[in-house]
Amino acid sequence: MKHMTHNGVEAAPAGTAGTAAGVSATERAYAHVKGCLLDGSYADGELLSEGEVAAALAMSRTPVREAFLRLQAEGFLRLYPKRGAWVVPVSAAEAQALLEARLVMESFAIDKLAARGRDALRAVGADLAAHPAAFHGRPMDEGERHAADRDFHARLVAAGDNPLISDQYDALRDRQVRLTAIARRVDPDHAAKVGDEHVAIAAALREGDPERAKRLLRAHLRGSLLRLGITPGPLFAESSGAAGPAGAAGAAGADADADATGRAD
Amino acid sequence: MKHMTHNGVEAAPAGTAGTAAGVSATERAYAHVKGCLLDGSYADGELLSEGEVAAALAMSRTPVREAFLRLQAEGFLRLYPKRGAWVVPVSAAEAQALLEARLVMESFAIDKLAARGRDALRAVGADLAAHPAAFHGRPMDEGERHAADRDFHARLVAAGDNPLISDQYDALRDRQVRLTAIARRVDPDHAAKVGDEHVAIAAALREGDPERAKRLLRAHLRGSLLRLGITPGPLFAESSGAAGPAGAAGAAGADADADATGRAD
DNA sequence: TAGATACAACTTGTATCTAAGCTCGCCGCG
DNA sequence: CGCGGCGAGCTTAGATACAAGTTGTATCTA
Repeated sequence: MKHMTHNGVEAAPAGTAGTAAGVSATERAYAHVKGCLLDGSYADGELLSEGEVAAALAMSRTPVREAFLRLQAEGFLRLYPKRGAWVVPVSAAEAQALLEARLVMESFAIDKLAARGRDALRAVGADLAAHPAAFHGRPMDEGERHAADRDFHARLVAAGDNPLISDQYDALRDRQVRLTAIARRVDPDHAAKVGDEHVAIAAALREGDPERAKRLLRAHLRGSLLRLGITPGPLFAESSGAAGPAGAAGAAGADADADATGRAD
Repeated sequence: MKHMTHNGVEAAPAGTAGTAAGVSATERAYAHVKGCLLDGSYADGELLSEGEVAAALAMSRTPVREAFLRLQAEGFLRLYPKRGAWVVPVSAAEAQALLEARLVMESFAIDKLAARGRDALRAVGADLAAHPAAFHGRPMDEGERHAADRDFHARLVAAGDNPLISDQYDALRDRQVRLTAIARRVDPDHAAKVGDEHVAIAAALREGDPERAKRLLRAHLRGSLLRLGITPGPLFAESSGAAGPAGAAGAAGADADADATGRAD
């Protein structure tokens, strides 16, 4: 099967020119394969071979092998000895797990922020309120919007000030790209909705209300799942849920405003 | 510098015997280097070279290279181009981040369990109550006790039924081994204390009280930090904290029983 | 025709080789 | 005495060669 190359380098003579652009061959191989993985050029369950990819990129098998290894560590591939690299399929179950993990990590950031004091909360809230992903005046194209969305959430997680969690969060976001690339159902006013939700989350933080922020965040991620056509699990329940107020039983009725997200500005 | 080999294979002729025990050379290299990393044979900041390790294990540099790559992905090494593999130092800040991440993931498991219903909670509680790590009648040796402790927590996380989080949790535990191997301050009745805390957590789950379980878990991990001589951050605060009841202000005084851990059986 | 067997094609695993980058110490110069 | 050039010796990056394992298929037998 033939695939488009993913970084423009496209089969340079490579005899003596070798590492054309100064960027390492391993990096090029990684970027190419990951690109194909993310945009769906490599289908679920496909069996890749080092030699095939190496030939397509006009390099030896060594850098491709290293790229495969890295992608296996990231959960995109599974390497079967003497057989090939298997493209791990994405499933509804994985989407659920993915969004759950995101919910946990982003909620952590809010919690830690709250534990650091109201001022920290408000500062981050103000910062996020000014973020492009929380501003929907000017229309953005697909890629731009996606990057902004991703950055918004990355900043939120970064506010948790835990490099381990931030790193793991980044890895999760990469995997999610694969999901959304496959499900590709474009909701026309999806962008506006997401923007509103971002605004609401930032507002809750700025007002020093972490519990509301977490509730809104949960609703936001629930939306992502629904957009993928997947039924949200118990952790995404509208009322209480896990990261919610108290026990399972307890404060009810406080969830009604999860949808009545007061526009912030 | 000479290091002990970590898997008994120790410099087989390897000329024609090649893959001695059927296990791949890459696997052997990985196990050896990780072993040295975990038990402190490789010191913080040390600069390893592929060739050195390859020679010590009587294999070519290729498998060692792959092992290094994998260990970099796991956060143990950092590879500097044309210079060597740098042993990432462990720090108090990392310990804090590590335990924070553990708290988040284990709390997630409890939350999800709770969201699945009281029966699920009680079942896992009963399971954990019967776990070796929650039983302190028979004394265990160091290694045995450590394995039991690790398994106890792994089971708790597994109950969250999220493979992504479970995987990331495992990686964190590996890194923690490195920390504890270095700080090595053996508290004589530490084992008994940890056992009691495990019992208390299991009991809380069995009684269907996720909030108490989370509170006890937080105290448990706070203990780990203190044992490492590190001041617990805001998330490990005795009262409320983040994963706690409601907002920052709210139910107070409910934390007194965090120490009055009623013995389970 | 159904099943077992032998073979061919393809794959990865590992060793080895070449080229190039980085560091550091030596040496000459100001 | 301080400082910049320069080369030796280290390191990895990547290519290639070869050995060994796996699978699909053709063929042979009952």
